[in-house]
Amino acid sequence: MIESDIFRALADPTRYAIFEKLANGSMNASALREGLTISQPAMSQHLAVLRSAGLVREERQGRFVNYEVDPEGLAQIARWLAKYRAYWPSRVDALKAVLKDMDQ
Amino acid sequence: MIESDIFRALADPTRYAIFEKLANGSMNASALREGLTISQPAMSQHLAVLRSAGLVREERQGRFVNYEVDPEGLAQIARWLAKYRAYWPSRVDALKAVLKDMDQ
DNA sequence: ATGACACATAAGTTTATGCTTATGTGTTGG
DNA sequence: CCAACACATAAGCATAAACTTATGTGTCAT
Repeated sequence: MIESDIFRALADPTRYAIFEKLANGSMNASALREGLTISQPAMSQHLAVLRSAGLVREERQGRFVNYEVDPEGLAQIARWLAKYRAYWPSRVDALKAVLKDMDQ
Repeated sequence: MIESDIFRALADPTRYAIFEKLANGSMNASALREGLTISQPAMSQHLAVLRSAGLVREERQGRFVNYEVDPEGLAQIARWLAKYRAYWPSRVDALKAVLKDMDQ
């Protein structure tokens, strides 16, 4: 697993959209297809990429597979981002507020 | 500019490595090539992608062009990440520490 | 001014990636 | 059991993206 893989997973607009959908609530693969013009195998392949990047995780429920956001993927990005805190200028006020919120 | 473009810029391992180099200090394009097996045009093209994603910025210095990390790109990622704070579980202790540090 | 240099852009080729159709695997209801 | 369903995997194709060589642009030193 190369470090840039997590970014590669989010680089495709369709996968990005899938992730955003899941961020609004867990869903099975079929439900995720609604609204997107995408075949069933394509969805399955996208989910596999997101899963192997640690961005989503699955939970089989009968013959359905429920997908949800995996916090570990987001944590990885947060850790990556934290490495560059030297570059966050105080003038980026919006960012400061965001970071404060992040720490809760 | 699609939202996933900033991730696409970091998805390529070579570009990722270039960004990491710049994070350790600004450098011109020639200096960036050292250590990487990459042609001069390839470097130029990678830098163009990183620049248009808002991750790096350039400053011409004579016949050299100095590149440095653009905080705005990182801020964009931070803002994106903040949208999903609902998914950061308190049990991710390492992350919590990191986030605390981020807020300084 | 002009040759050398640092970098950008153009054009074409190769490789990676996202798609499709076809088929396989596991689960459920009748 | 077995037919229908939900999803995964395989194989092949089409497009995109990263590379190459060749050339263009701007700057400096002499």
